[in-house]
Amino acid sequence: MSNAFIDKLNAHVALSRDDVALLEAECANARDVPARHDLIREGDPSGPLFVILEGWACRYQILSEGARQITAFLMPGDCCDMHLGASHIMDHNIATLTDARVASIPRERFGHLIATRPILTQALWWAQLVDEGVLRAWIVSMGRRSSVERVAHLMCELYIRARNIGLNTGDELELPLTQIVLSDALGLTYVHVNRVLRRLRLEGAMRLRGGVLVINDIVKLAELAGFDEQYLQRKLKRAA
Amino acid sequence: MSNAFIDKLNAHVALSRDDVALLEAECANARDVPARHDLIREGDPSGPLFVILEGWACRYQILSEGARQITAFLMPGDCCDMHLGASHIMDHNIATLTDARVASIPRERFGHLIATRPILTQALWWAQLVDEGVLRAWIVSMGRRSSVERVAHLMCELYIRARNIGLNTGDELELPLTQIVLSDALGLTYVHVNRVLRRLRLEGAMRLRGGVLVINDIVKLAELAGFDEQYLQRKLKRAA
DNA sequence: CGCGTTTTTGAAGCCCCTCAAGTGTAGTGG
DNA sequence: CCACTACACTTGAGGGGCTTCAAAAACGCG
Repeated sequence: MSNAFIDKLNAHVALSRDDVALLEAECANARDVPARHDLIREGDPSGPLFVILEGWACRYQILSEGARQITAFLMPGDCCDMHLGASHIMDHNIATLTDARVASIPRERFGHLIATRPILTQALWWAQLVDEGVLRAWIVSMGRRSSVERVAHLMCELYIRARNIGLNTGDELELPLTQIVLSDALGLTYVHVNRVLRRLRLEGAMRLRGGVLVINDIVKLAELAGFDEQYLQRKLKRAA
Repeated sequence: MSNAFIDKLNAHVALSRDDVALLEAECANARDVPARHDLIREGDPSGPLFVILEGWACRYQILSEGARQITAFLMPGDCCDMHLGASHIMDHNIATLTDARVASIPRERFGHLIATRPILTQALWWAQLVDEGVLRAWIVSMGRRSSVERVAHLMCELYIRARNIGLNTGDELELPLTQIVLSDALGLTYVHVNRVLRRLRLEGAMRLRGGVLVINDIVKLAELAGFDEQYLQRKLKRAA
């Protein structure tokens, strides 16, 4: 049984057998969580660290007027809220988007790992920096890219991230995101996301239908997005 | 001579005398950097870790069409790019906004600190998480807040962050950000930022003039911003 | 089939952008 | 002391991209 979390860390930093065994032990308690289920709610004290082993999830915040903003998509291998030390009050929610398999590591165990396993710490720190890079890319998109560029850029990001963990089959990818979810991530309305997707389809760049993303022309898509290969390779493809 | 970096970490995690001494030694090489000077450029291999001791800086990215997006403001105590392990290619720039005093810690030294000082690691990890929280808040702003809310929210964030490190004098704060810089951070045009600032001034919430921010009515400003006190306390006011 | 959710399409409107010009405000040098 | 320059700030008019409102079509699932 492969472990997406370990695979992801291992792809960047060569973990020792001991480190791998420790992580496997921590993930042994993984449980199944249905779709659309909150793992963490805003206002809760921070509990254990969650690791997504299968399925998709997202971070989001709800504003007073009811608007929702998704701030991250989580896929297998990603983990949430690596808090250390004293408990915090969560300032956002995390919910599954699909049925998922989720492991939870108690905070004390996590603190112990950080204090005693330098290589593992390095791997986790790297994962944290990658996530931060993605957040910055989102800010750039929302601040300075048009709706078409923004949608195309997100599709590039998700496609490459998914490909890096072997979720794709050729140019196809199971992408279980409704247009409503996409619009909440992109800061657009779902009506407009729909129109943008139509344009991308008509231009022959990509198609998203029935939860399946088909990349027809990755070069054209990346051009439309103003997608930076550099950022890709460094952040997401590195396997040395 | 106080050290903003140590003060900031110490405010959250009680550092030992040894830890403080180590950090002081690392910061001994601090140098003065003029305003509008790049500390790090996109495409560079990651060098040392920079710590801002005095002055302001920002992270930013330039898009192909020349548009600029600022992804973070850095003030005294903040540090940039805590990379561990192998060198990375930077995917963004960091530049001073004012004359600044900057210390640099070689990456190997940093890695050594992380591997040997658990409490210090915990403090640095916390700082990293705080920065991530700010990034998420920016995404929420850009995605779902109007221009007035967005400007007000940023002013709240900067005012509270500055107050936490004692940069304010009562309701006043030296804020060396031109309207052009603000617009590049907010994803707006400087023309529109100007109009929004006028509205905030006329409504009696705040005034920004000649590099000085005056908060006339913090309650009204926070209301206009939809500013979350919780987020404040957790991320920015915590002093225990 | 029947129901809820998602997707699609149309029409009208507003928020913010673009373009343009004019007004400070420092700093520099004659 | 004033001309000159550079830069930031301010204001106006018009346009466009995305939103809002509305409703129909398609899909998935008991």
